[in-house]
Amino acid sequence: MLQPSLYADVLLPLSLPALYTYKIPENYRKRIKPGMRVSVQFGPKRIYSSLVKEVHTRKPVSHASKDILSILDESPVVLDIQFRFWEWIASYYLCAEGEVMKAALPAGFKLESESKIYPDPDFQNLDSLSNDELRIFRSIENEVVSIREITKRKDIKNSVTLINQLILKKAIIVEEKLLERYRPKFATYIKLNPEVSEIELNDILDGMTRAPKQRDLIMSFLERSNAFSDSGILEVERAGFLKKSSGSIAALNALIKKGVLETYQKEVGRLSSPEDTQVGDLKKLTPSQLSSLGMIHDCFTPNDVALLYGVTSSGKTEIYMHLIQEQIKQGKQVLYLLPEIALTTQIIKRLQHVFGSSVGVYHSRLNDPERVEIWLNVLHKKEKSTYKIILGARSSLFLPFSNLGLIIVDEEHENTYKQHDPAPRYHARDSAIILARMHSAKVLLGTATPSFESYYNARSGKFGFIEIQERYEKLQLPEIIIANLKEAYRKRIMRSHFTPQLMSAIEEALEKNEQVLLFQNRRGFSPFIECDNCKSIPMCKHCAVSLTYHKDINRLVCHYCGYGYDNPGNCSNCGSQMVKTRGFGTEMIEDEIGIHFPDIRVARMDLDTTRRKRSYEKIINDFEGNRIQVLVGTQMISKGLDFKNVYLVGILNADNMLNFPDFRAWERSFQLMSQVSGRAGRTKKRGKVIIQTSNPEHPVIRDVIHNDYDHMFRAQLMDRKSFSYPPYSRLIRISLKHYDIKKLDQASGELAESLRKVLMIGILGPEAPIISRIQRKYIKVILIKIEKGKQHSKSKDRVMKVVKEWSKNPINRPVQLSIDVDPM
DNA sequence: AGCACGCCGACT
DNA sequence: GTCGGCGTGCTC
Repeated sequence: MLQPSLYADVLLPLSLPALYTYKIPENYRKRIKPGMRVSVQFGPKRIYSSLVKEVHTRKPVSHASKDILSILDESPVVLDIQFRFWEWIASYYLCAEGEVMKAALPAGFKLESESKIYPDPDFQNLDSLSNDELRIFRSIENEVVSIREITKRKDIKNSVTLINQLILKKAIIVEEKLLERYRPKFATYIKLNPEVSEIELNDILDGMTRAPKQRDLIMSFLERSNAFSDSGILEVERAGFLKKSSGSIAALNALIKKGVLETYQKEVGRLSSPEDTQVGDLKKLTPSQLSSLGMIHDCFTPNDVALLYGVTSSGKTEIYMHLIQEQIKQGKQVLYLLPEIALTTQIIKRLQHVFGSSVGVYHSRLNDPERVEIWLNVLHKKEKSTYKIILGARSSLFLPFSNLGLIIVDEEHENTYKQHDPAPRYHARDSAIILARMHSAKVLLGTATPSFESYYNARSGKFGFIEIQERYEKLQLPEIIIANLKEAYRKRIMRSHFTPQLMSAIEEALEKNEQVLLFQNRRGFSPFIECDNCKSIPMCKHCAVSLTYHKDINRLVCHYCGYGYDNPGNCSNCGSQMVKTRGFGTEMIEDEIGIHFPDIRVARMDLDTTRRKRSYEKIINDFEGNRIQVLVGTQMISKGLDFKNVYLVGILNADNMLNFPDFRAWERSFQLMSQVSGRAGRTKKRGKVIIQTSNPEHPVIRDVIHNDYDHMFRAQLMDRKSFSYPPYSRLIRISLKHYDIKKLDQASGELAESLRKVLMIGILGPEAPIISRIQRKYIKVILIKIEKGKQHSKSKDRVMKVVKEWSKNPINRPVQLSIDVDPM
């Protein structure tokens, strides 16, 4: 019986609103399944690897359908539950599902037009080919070529059609297993020659008086491998062994030549497995931790989400680990989310110490094969040990979990959980709650300084709420001292950017051999330079910002587009030599510490010093190992780091964060100052924090001193209510960009006007943002406030309708538009 | 997003 | 007359 043709609705990794339907060739009909990647031709030239969402028999009526070129997977790599999660993200954050797909799949899965073609060795009938077809056939006869390479060739027109013809005529083969680009990794191992007995070995060792290096090597090998013992033989990997035993490759090769040792190859994961496979026990919880754990359990009965609000050093991580343990015992998966920057070896080691190799780590610094490996591991595609716990940054939400029991969102207040650019502009905390609901899993939000939204939800009963006020081992919260900058400047007692209080506290700490953290939320040497003669300030050519002076490279740099030039040393406007630095950044503080304390070692941690792959870890290690006494940093130093010998933290200038023109500025300042303060005195002695400010009476400063989050919250909440900001409303920010300010004004004005017509109220703008021009494009922002209680999704539908209508107007077409739901 | 088609100006 | 500028619309 003739079976009906099969079709596949396919998701393309593009910003397109719909799915596309392709025909499934007969020979694929048995293999193809939703969740597999297939390569398809889309448009006249491009080939994409897309995802099958649905297989069906409904022949498209409005379009002819092209054939699927090839199937790229043996079995699905994306699960149904993930598709549903992607759909939610796309609809909530107003973006295309294809954009979510792009963000979700590891790059190793997203090959575009990279399918390789080569001649079919069985093909004989050259006469059946047209001239053009023959030309392509000839050009790939001696080498495997990607389809993209051929389509780029100018001398062949319609190459994709020709390639399709060649495929149909069975002249060429498309390389289907793109996965082969992912190669398993092998390592060399060493073992004893099985023909050498223990007695013989002893003889050999005795006879080795003239080869002490070889003798030592065997001895340490025997120790490492547990050979001749009853407790089971351990495998010994060559490179690691030689490094640890400080043996030479020459000695080893000599032993191999003598027939004592042998080498063999073994497939290994690319992902570093924990160094000590020795799995430790969970620490016993303190009574206060134990009662919190109990309270979390109690919360999880009525609520799916709980907020754990615990002061810094209250031992939240220990509680997490107990919760993780419980989930694992039930055979569930756990996702442990951290802000990118906090994914240090510190926390990884702690988890691996208890859970060993069942912990997987997923973050942006992994390369493509590593990500694919983790993805497949979570999918249970590897027979080897599978991860039960994923520790990762926001993108690990997209891993193919099938059985999540718990998601922990640590440092829940962090704004790095929100993806800024490109779409999908999702918030990992909020998305985690949706993902957990799909898995019927629970969510634990942990923080010492909750986000407004979460605290509000917890206080209003939407989330469970657990508070720990006691620090681990009864540590006291640090003493917070305010140093009045205004007064110190007036009295002329400042020493460069240090008040006498901060300076003497640093001196004191260094005398006691303690370490110091200094926080300044600005990188570079000075945020701008100014000519004393004509008052001109060098600005970026492409952006509406001043150029930041970087002394170490002696350049003026734009922090928004990277434009810059070497410091000319004089004013480019009037030629005067009287050019002064204005304001200060981390680099200047580092410099000044070096001048005041020439004998100590100072380091800096900011975007500039941590750009390279392992530099972040190096700085942390050097600081932990006391090879650095003073560490100057941006907010990078505020996140989840645990330094034992730090009792003094200095905040160089609290004012610039407090005065930032944003409705979240106070909330964020409180969080930052509390977080930075939490780095002081994490063991034994009480820590000290010195905050330099010109505004000692500022309400946020007072709340920081008393560590009174609730007070800050209540005061701010009134403001939020009267101006209808979150949590009393939801925001959608539409930004528009264009090179021509006039066109931008026109287009943005028109959009705002149509939005007002439809939504009536809650439209702000268009307004120029603080930085009104970036990379030569002017920017205008329209803010939409949707009041709580109103149908959020309906309002969003209306907004989208207006935006679509607006985009139809040819005048608006060149204006770039991006939509950010719940912007930060 | 990226490609082709199409309509206008500056050139062999 | 043609080459190529980029605005417009479509891709199963």
